Amino acid sequence: MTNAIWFRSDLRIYDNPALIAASESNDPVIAFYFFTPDQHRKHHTGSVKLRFMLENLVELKHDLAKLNIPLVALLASDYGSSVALLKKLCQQHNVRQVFANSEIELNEQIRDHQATRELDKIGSTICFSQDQTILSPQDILTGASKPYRVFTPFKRAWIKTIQKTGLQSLPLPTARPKTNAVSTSAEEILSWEAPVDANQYWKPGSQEAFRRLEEFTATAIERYRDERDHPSLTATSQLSPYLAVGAISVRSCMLQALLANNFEWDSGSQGILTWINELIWREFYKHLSCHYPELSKGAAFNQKTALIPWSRDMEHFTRWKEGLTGFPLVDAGMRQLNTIGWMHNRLRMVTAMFLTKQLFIDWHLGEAYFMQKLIDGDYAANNGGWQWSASTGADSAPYFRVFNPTRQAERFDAKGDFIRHWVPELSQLGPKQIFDPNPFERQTTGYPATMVDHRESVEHVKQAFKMAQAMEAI
DNA sequence: AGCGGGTTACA
DNA sequence: GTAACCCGC
Repeated sequence: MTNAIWFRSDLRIYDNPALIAASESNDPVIAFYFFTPDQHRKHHTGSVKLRFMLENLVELKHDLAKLNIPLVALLASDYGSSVALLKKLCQQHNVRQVFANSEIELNEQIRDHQATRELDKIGSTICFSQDQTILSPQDILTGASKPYRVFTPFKRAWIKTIQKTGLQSLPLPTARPKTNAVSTSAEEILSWEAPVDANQYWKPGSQEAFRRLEEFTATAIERYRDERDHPSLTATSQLSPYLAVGAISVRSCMLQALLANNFEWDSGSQGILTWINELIWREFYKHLSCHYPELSKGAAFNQKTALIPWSRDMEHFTRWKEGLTGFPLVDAGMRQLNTIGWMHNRLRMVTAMFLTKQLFIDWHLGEAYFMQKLIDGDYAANNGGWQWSASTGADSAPYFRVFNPTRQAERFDAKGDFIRHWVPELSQLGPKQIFDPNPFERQTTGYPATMVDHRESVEHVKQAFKMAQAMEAI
């Protein structure tokens, strides 16, 4: 008898619940993977992340080989055909039990139900483990057994629960008995998606992820609270791409941070506690997408905001995408995203709020564009972040809280270093001019005029939200 | 994880 | 003048 592990967004052998479950008996194990680019593109995932997934898959293949687990990877179009291929492979390799880590998103859940039904027809079973979050969405509910909709009480409950259950990572499985199955070649895997320029900035693999985690928790994490909002510093972990493809587990990250803080949840290093807080935000958003599947279909979390008449000005949208808004920090952030497939979190908030509150463009457009460009594109975190900025979300920014991009630059890029790097046409401007060049400086550097007036935009957005609230009351 | 306008309390 | 605080949006 042979067991199979079906890899999806958990491309690692370390701390992998499904892999451990598949390795409990002494049976050999085969790994399956189905690359479904058409499906991912429907979810707006772009080339940078798709290529990164494949590069990580190749790393995984090498790691699996050390455990005598061959990786059979196939190209499929969508989830439906991946289920058909799974069934076929199970018959071909005489697999009775498939193990996989469950995923929270709606189409992924539907796929997994289909897989369960289809495998049942051939007498095979599929067994799911919990992996995407440290605690299951069912474990963190209010006294009335409802999901938390506000972060702070969620966090309180989350920490109380983890203190009860404890936190452990899983061991590596021992090497499996050998099988005859043949691994798919790295060349074939990499032929499914060509690299784009942004991929050169991100080395794939679990080893690289752990290296980054160890380096971060040994040094920068102590300064994380004070420096994380300054995009010119390397003050964040930059682990999100690895979490998004599952090259590292969030459990490993949390454990490493806790270890550095002597297993304290509420005292010790402020830097570490702030980073842990961000990991719990990640749990919060993933739990919400699980509890509210309509979010996956584009619903606003706050129903009242569904009536807001967002702008569809495509010319404005294009200027935002290309980093030509005339607001230096906004443009710097967008150009960073377009170039390296990643944007500093402070700038994700600044650029998202600029699109939604100053250009008044539908947050769904920004959400899709981020997914298209981000190497760390994660549905729950991205949707949560966009709805936070647009003030349509759970525990989001109040609608009247609108970042002033010029002030944000003065506060978080005080020397203008980040702007100078990403908006090189402004690099020669002085320390004051860099934040808001005058018309002459804009003309001579070829930098565009500001496309909107901050104060007017803020007035407009406030009126629109008030109107939507009034409509709701009727 | 706001902004901007106002008031107060000082130099 | 201006820093510190307060408040409504």
